[in-house]
Amino acid sequence: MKFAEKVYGLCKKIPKGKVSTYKEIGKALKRKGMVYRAVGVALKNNKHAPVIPCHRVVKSGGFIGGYHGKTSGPWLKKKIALLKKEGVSVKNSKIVDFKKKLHKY
DNA sequence: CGCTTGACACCGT
DNA sequence: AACGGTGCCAAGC
Repeated sequence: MKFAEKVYGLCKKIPKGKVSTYKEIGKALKRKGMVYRAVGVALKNNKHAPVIPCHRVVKSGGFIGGYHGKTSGPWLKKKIALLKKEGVSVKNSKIVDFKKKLHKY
């Protein structure tokens, strides 16, 4: 089980209508330092695209993030739409009421 | 085996 | 308040 695999597992554990941050995932992995770096690498390698709800993982503060900080991606719009459908409001590439929607492990 | 990169976060200017 | 620079972990070449 690689680090990335664990990350995928945690992503799946995020309940519908909730979101999480790279930081939280890092804490959940019991790693001390800035693991969110590696988390990003893991998610980008996400080959289980529809299976892993990586769109529920956002940056700190509730910003969606995305490709190299580019919050305007073709796939991103879909993810946002999906999030909205799940009950997570997104405005200007940012989660509305992020604090309430944040899922902690 | 060592160097470079990557979907980030935090502090300083 | 916004932008830029720095730090860290893991994986790939």
